Amino acid sequence: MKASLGRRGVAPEDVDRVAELDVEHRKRLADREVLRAQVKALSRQVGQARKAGEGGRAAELAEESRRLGDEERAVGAEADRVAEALRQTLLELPNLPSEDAPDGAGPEDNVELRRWWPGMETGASQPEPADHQRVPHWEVGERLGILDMARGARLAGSMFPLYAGRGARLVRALTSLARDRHTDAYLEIRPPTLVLTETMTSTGHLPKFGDDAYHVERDDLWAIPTAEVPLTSLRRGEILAEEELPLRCTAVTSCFRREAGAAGRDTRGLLRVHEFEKVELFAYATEAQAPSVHADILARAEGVLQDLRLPYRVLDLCAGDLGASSARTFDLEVYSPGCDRWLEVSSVSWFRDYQARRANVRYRPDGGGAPLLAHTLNGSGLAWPRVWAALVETGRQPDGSVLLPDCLAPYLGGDLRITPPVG
RNA sequence: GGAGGCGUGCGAGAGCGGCCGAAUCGGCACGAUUGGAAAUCGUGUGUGGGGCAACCCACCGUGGGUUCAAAUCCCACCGCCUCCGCCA
Repeated sequence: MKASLGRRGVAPEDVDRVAELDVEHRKRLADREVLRAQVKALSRQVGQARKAGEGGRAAELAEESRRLGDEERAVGAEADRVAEALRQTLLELPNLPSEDAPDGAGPEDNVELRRWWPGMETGASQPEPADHQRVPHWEVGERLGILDMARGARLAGSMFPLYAGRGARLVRALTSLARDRHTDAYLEIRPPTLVLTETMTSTGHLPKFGDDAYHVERDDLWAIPTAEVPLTSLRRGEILAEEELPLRCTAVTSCFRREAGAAGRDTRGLLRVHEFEKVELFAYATEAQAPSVHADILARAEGVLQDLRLPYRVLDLCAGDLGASSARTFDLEVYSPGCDRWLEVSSVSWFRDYQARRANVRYRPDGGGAPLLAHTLNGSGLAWPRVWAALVETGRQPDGSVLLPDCLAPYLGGDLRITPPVG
């Protein structure tokens, strides 16, 4: 375990500390239980003695019990203190990376598994963007009147985008497209966007990453950074039947991220924003089902990009770059010709039982027996701002208009061309 | 936001401060009965932790308190229901 966590940079002493706290906690609990059992036994005797009319003996026993009770409370308080320290240490410990996740310390060590581009099946080579596509989306968007970052900033500050006209409709169209693609197997959910601290803790977003999230202090609610948060808690505290698994659902929500200290060169236009819409695919599964569910989510996310005719690549995240809760993650990055960069639009992760343990989601095996922790998996399918950016840049024509892919026609009233506003 | 009621096991639903981890009915599982089924009868039927066997401990919305002893009394919070107010 130390070796496994070491792959992602956790110091061995941190693991030792957990073991020490655990041993101490167990010892105190055992001590407490013995005292507790004595108090209970004595209390019973007090009742009997009193009923038998032996008032003196009852008083004696009560006195003895009181003394043990005080002792028990002291030991118990100590046990609680250790338990809390253990809980905090454990909550901040990241998940064990999967054996299959590549070694590495950071993003530079991620492994590119494959690339896709339109026409690849028929042998075409990766397309070289034309000059008219080499215009960043914030310029294209502004000229066409479909993206207004300045007015968005006026309303909410920088990095809160405002889409207008056909730009706004494009976001809606993308959401509809994804919904239609995924609801064959995934139950559509519209969860709350503000959630309890407990809900944020279940996914591993709290306590460690509280600074990344918006917190409504007055009501102690958190704005979700992803629909993964409410979906993971959908069945919190429940024991599912194995036959219900895999339990798959999808949700489209706004996602909020403070991105503290992120302002700068990498944040222009839609590259990084505080609020965005994202379609999430989520599943509870058994350990045996997890790999195929993981593959399904990845295939669905890729399928959307392929429908949209956008070149992308698939990254296998190395142990050092995995999110804290994840055991294995594939990132999908779409190519942005206007920025000449690969932009992350989906992260497809397998959390094993790390989140289910926090959320206390279990299932009863088919043959009966003790409940087992479920596995959770999720992936974006997809996050729209960067897809929007890639679509607008990739589809830009020599005349400055933007031509969108055919799959969106049903959602755009059949009009796939966005032209500059007249006048 | 105001007033009142309620929160117990898979469901319904009892529960006097000690004999309640919890009656009873239903559901479910197994067994008996049957040619098979229904009906009937019997047995079993929560979760977590410790020893990992007998057994012990915790959990009756959550958290505190009173008590020798709390599902049972007190306080706070949360949730649900009803009525009122407000609003889309």
